[in-house]
Amino acid sequence: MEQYTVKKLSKIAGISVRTLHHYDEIGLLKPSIRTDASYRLYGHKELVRLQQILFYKELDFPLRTIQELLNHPSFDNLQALQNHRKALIERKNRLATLLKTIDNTILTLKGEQKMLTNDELYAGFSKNTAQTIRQEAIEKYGVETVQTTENNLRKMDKAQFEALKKEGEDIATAIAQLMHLAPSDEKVQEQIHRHHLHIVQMWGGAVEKS
Amino acid sequence: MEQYTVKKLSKIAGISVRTLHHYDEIGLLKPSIRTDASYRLYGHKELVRLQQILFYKELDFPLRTIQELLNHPSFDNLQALQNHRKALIERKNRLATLLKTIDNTILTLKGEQKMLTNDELYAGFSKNTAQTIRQEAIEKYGVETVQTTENNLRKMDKAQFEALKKEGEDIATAIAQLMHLAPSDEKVQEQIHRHHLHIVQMWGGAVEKS
DNA sequence: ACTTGACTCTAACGTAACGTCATACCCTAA
DNA sequence: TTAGGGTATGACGTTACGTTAGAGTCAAGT
Repeated sequence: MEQYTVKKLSKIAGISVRTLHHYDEIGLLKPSIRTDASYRLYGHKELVRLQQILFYKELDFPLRTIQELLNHPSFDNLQALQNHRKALIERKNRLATLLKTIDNTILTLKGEQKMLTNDELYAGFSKNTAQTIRQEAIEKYGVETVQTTENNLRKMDKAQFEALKKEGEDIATAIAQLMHLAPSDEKVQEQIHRHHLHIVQMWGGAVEKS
Repeated sequence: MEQYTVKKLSKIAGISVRTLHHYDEIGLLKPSIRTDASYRLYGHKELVRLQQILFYKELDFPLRTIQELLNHPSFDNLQALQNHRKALIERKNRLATLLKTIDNTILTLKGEQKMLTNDELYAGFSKNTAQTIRQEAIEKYGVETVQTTENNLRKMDKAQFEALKKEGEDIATAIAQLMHLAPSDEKVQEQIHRHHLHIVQMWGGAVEKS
């Protein structure tokens, strides 16, 4: 029978000894044995329970809820998960709002002058997703990069811009179609190769122009 | 000269009286006057400062940081904003991971195999363009091929479908972002290569499943 | 057997930003 | 004057531990 001291278990689980003490205190995870010197010893069963605890913890469940979940397996944990999912989504939305606000503030602070409105710049995409795309681009590459790129795009003449935009749309459409083509078809590979070439060519051109 | 009692100010700002007490305690926002009976009275200046406090608070800045920002306007608040932005993005990414995990768990718990309607099948695309895409696919590859493909997609379990759909969305998004990245950046080539791989892998998996 | 060094124990304060009593004073209108 | 607010100062509660602090325990080397 395996026995784990607090330190061993803490290392296995990647948590602190204090955390184990805490879990013991609140009755979330008690050691299977206490030695004469009051040392905590955990067995395999406790290790498994700890894994479950950490799983729910990863999902940001409060410890009390975890306790209830583990003590009442009959309780509707599916429902609990779904409820929790809602909360997470709300947080996510809030975060998105915060990011927008902060980015706008940064932009304002920098006092950038726009030649084209962003609406025009993103005209190729449905209005509702344009901001999302831009926002995600900002998150990935940073505000400056996106701004720089936007300015570069603005410098191109209109014909080029239109061509570029159309290419983008075509590719998007083609990919969508790929999703339906799929199985048992070498056309797929063919399409992929074509898209690959298209993209390379397209951006090769853009690079030259910058 | 306007004077605001704690309650008045709290209503204006939409916070609690206790919060004002707290801000006073920690020296974040002190009343301009204390009456003989120790009543707190705030003036216009304090109201403005409170607005600023709440602004940064909305952005999830800790109060101490807000204090430093407001006490040292010379301090680089642009830098502070950008730093904070990073933190927010990390949180957001973490949330995204949590959501994926929880969704997978839910799907596992449900263990359900669902028949999907065409609407769901095309859920990744704006409703008005879904039919267009399908129609174009039919024109290019024929009715049978498209229907067969659709049926193959229907046979997949929901989790797989979701993953597949998300991949498609990611790719589309990435391409859109490429449009902004563009010039003088080898990230472009890198991305293209990644997308290429993604697509191949995605459809390789789908093929095996059919 | 003795000494170390590593490990463990309990107790208790600290953290962030207030919420929530509890107790008591202040103010104004009828 | 009295009632019905408004206000003030404590001070404990909250979440999930981190962080000393003081003291006992265990295994290994001498």
